[in-house]
Amino acid sequence: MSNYFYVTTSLPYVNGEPHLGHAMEFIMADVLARRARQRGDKVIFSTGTDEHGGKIAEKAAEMKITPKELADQMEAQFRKLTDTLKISNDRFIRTTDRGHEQRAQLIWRALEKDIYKGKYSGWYCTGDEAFFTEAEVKANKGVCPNHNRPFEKVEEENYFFKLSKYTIQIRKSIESGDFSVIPETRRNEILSILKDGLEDISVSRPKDKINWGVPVPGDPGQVMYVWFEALMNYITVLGYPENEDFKFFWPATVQVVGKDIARFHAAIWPGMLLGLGLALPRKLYIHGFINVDGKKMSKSLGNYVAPHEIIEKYGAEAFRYYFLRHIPSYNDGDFSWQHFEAAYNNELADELGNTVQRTIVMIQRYQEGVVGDIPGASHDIAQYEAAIDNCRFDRALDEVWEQVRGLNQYIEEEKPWEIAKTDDKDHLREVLAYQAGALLEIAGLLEPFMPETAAKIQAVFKDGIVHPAKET
RNA sequence: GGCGGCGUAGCUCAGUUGGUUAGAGCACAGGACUCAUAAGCCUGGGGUCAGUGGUUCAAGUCCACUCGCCGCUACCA
Repeated sequence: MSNYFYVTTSLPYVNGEPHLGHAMEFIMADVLARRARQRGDKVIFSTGTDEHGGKIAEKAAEMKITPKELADQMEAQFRKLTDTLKISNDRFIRTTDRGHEQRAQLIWRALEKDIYKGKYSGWYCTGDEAFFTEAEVKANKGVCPNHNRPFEKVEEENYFFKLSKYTIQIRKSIESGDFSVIPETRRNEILSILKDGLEDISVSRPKDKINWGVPVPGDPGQVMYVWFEALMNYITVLGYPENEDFKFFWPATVQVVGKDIARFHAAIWPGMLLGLGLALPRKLYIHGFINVDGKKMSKSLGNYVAPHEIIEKYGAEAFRYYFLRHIPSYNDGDFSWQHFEAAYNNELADELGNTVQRTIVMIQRYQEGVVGDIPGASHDIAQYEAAIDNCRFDRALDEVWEQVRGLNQYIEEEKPWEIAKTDDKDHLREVLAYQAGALLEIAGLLEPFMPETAAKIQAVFKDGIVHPAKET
């Protein structure tokens, strides 16, 4: 009997081009999905794009195109990134998909017992699609620091969701570990928010203000607040409420999100699920941000690096490797061309690539390319597995490299080139077969992280006869 | 203001419930070798573990305070 494994990324909002953070989130979720498939789990890995909201409408207006046209353009870019990064997602949902919109309305209906109409008065930033407190507005002198535009005073009638009533239930789920939030510092932050109690949230906007959204059922004057509606994708993509996929794959095994949207996923989304009478996700993994040369990446600072720049130069495999191993899985991390190149040369080419190469050459030279019986995996991978379970991708790769390093040490110790000078053919065959076996084991561990590299190594050694292949 | 975290070799970090001369990788220096993508292997230098004061037979590891960072959150107004 196999397990059902459902992993999601957050949906990038299509107001900007794909950046390193999106790319990293894709590959992290991809590792989880690939590892689960490797284990034989039934997997659904879903990602997509979030396309509604005032900010999209506004930007489209500036560009003199329709919101849908803008969304189409951006969606194509995100889809392209998942392709070039070899992301193995099974689904790609757009919040403008007909099915999502219809199901979102069903969800609204199902939540209506917790929805009431109220007056909202506050400061709003279209850039954030969010309201801000009086204090925040004052602290920033009336200008949103994220978008450098004035907050708007908004007073309007809209719908509220009774998030407050679920505070205790959410808190208990997190504390008990039924709903696991990692890393622990993020968990602590969420718990401290819950300790103060959640407030009811506004979940709609008047249609005359923002009409690029999903209509509230039964009230043509209102559209759903984009965040409220976007979060629903995690179940609409499974075909909530009637589809079999939903029945088998919910609750999600892991949801991967960035630290900036932790609150939406650790408080609001769980509240919605509880309102629907559904189980909470089993795990929420919150990753950090990527800096460049130690500074926050920004176009104005001139240190902006787009994913495709790196991929074009070094390839998707190296990209995946760097962002999984050298960006701390539980922290913010740093990208620099210098560091990237060092990792590329020292770790990928010299340590891994060269080990494969020297093994190939020896087998060809000493044994005409015949390996013979290759021993199976011999290392304890408990640490590696635990690391992946905990989304410690950096640690998992450290474990793999322990094996690479160990294999090089083994080769130096056995000195197959010395054995080749003697008549001890059996010993030589044994040593070289061990090398091939160790490389196959490494390839297996590498597959979720660098699928093409793993496949290349496997292709070389798999059937006992070395097939020369180009290595990275 | 409240809550949480951090400050360990030049850099990035690990250090389990306090217990012998504090660790790894990178960087740097030296060495032996040659199968290999001048890659790989071995050895070494380098740290008042932010500071001060405590608890203890014993503290990087516990307590208090100080300094410096960071995150979340709140508010005075």
